[in-house]
Amino acid sequence: MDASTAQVRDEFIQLWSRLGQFWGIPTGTSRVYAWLLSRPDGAGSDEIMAGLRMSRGAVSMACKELRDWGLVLTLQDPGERRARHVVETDLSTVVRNIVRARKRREWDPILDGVRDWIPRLAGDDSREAAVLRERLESIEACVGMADGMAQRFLAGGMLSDLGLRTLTAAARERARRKT
Amino acid sequence: MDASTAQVRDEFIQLWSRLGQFWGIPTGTSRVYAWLLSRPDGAGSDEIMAGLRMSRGAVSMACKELRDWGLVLTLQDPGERRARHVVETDLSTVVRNIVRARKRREWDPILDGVRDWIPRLAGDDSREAAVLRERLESIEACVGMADGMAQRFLAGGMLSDLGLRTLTAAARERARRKT
DNA sequence: TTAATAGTTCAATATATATTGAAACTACAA
DNA sequence: TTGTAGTTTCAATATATATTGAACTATTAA
Repeated sequence: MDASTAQVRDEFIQLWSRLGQFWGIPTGTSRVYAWLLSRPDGAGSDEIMAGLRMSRGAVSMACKELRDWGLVLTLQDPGERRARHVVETDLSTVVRNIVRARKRREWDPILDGVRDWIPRLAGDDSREAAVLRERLESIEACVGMADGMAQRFLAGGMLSDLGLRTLTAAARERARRKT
Repeated sequence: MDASTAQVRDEFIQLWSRLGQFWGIPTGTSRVYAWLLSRPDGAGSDEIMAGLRMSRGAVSMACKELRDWGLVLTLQDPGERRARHVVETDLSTVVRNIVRARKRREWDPILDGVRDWIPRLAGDDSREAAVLRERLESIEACVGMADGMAQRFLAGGMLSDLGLRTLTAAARERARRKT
């Protein structure tokens, strides 16, 4: 890896960790993920520690989090003591895992909530209650729609339907033209 | 508004502010939003302060944030000193605003980044550089696809195409059956 | 003009979150 | 069994983020 490649990798790690904050991911976790993306065969904990100047504990926590999200696999090679952390490279698996996790954490509680609350407002015929009920119904409709799309996506292979291969090829082509 | 309606409202506010954290929204901001959803004609700052026990400054900040996201309108009634904060009720506008804001903040920087970086990796023919390039290309493909969908959504009226009205009606029907 | 009311901003502070490092744990080898 | 290398956990600490409240601005009424 030459100097300019290392430079690109560092910029990538910085952007990724900045955006990770938007997505609710701890900085250390997204840094480790971005760094691992630049490693063809993954890396052991010691290499990550050295590469990112993080403590052993922080690396361990970050890798655990990434395993939970299905973004990283921690492999034990036969006859080898130290574990190897590798990124999951199947992009459709990655996207699927993220959608599943976010759905569970962020949408399902809303649907559970509104479906419980709406009937409980029925006894109250004040204007305020009517408006609140109407708005909760809108939320249910909207989130329910997103939820339906997510379920269909998780069940079938929406990504491949949409032609991920073609898109990757197009990106490669664009890059070739630029150089 | 009777007691059980108030109870529902409080549970809703609590859930909404908890989820707001996932979405990167300050607790106070999502509390104000949830509270305003229960007010048919909006409310002045003083009412919000009293209803949620927040300081004047905090309410002002929260409303400003909500205005930036296009979720709340702050109206000045003629001949009235105090402003009225009302929620934007057109759901398709709300969703559109959120998609637009997140796209700008979360995806556009990635696309800008990878489209700058991929060509810069071309000079390095090491295996590491090749793998990093390949992975950045995957990211571009994936984010690019999402971006295309978002653009089409922002341009046209995807929500109405998908039959939001029908869904709202269905939700109302489900509620009726439950009671 | 002044007093009063509402709204905004921002530095100080309170609160919550992430990171560390030491200790506990695990698996293996001598 | 004991020693060793590697990993995980968690309480303590460091860091970042949200909230407040006092000072400031704008607007209206007296």
